[in-house]
Amino acid sequence: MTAAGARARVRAELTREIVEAARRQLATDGAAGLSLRAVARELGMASSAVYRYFASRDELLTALIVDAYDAIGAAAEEAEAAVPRAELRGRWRATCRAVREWALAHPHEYALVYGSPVPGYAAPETTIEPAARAALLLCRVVADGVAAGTVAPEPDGRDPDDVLAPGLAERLGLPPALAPRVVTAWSGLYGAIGFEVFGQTHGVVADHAAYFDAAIERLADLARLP
Amino acid sequence: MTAAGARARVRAELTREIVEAARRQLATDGAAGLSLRAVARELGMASSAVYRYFASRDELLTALIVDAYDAIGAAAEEAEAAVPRAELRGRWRATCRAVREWALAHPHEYALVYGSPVPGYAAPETTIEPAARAALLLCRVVADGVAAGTVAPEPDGRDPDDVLAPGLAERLGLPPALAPRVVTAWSGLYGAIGFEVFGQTHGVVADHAAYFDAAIERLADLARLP
DNA sequence: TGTACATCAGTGAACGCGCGTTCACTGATGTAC
DNA sequence: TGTACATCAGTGAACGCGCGTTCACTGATGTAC
Repeated sequence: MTAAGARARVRAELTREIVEAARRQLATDGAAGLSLRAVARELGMASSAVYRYFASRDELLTALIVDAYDAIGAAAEEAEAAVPRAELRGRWRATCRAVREWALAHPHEYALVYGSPVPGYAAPETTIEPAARAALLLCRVVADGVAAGTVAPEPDGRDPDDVLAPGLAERLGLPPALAPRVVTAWSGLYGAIGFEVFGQTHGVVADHAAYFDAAIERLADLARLP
Repeated sequence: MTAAGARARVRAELTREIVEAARRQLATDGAAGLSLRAVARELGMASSAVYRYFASRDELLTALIVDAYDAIGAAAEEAEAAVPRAELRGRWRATCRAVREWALAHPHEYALVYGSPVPGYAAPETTIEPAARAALLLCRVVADGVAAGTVAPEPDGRDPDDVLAPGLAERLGLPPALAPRVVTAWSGLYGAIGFEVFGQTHGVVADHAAYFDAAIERLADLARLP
């Protein structure tokens, strides 16, 4: 058992080393340039040896995607948890800023999960749950406001209540007419970060951090945060 | 002169054919899969012959990018022009919907210009002006509202007026405190479309068209359109 | 505890493929006198 | 109008490269009696 345990541990470690070498390669060459052979080269092993750990290039890609989603989620959760529960805007800000900072520090990994899909690659279901972590935080901030009575849908009924997946709003603790606003705010956050990371704001925005701070306040307005 | 003109015409035509074959390839394989050799194959010519028309793969990519930006801009301009000038929201809606529809019809081309940057490729300055066409439309809608007196910055001064490139707001006819809002709305539009085109709303949004219509109303609110 | 066997990790060669780019070349098309 | 020359488009072979994946193999590490 100890022997088998040791073997398993070594195996887990090498698996991690492979993923990390792949991540480094991703950081310099982007997702399209990720190659099993280059990973093997960096680790000083035969390219065929990698197949003992990952059945294909796509499986390695999946591991990277799951890791990236998890890293974004963890960064956001940590930042958000540091803010007192009652400060809704503060929690919102902390979450948004953490995602932006992670994206700026890991642009290629961010592109891997939120940029154009890798052609010929279909993300398996394993990626769905980690992908939702950061978005769930924003939902929870708004839901806490709803529970506390400081956040409510618009009274004049301009917002549709039937455009999202059935039952989703309820599961998130959000009034159905409010949930689409949170989705729009979330995709707006993604848009603001994507614009900056992918270089679309070149020549438009001068002070990116200050601009971003203003943008997420407007998105918080949009989600009807007080 | 007639002879030289004919030669030039033939040349222009083949150039166009090359770009169109490349666009077709882009549509099926994505930007990373675009290859000069495959383009030449589709056109039944030697791969080396393409070099008479484009000095490198990157030059061909640039042509595709400029074309895509121009197509988005043209689609948006046409839709926007059909709405009476005084209907600001209508013009805003028409612009946003035209961009979304173009993106859904040409997902890979949309990804080429608004998705992750192609690794190793740096877009030349030629792409800047066509890239701005659709965004300029939104700015003009808001600027027209400002000129007509129906749109104004928030009076309480929550919006920064010094985060964009100096002089940009003035050039767009926008009050400096209003311009960042328009940028945020524009990047929000890009986020909403990107989420849909790149498949991030899978399992979240059920009725994409209706959701999008609601989202762009919220973004119009954000830009302070009446 | 010792030995026979099974499992596993890693090797290195090979398959078959596609890529971007260069180069010397052949004809055809245009130009100048 | 006719001819000598220059320009141009397109060819096909080649260079050198990297890729994902397979396969028979060698040792080393574990397991069962």
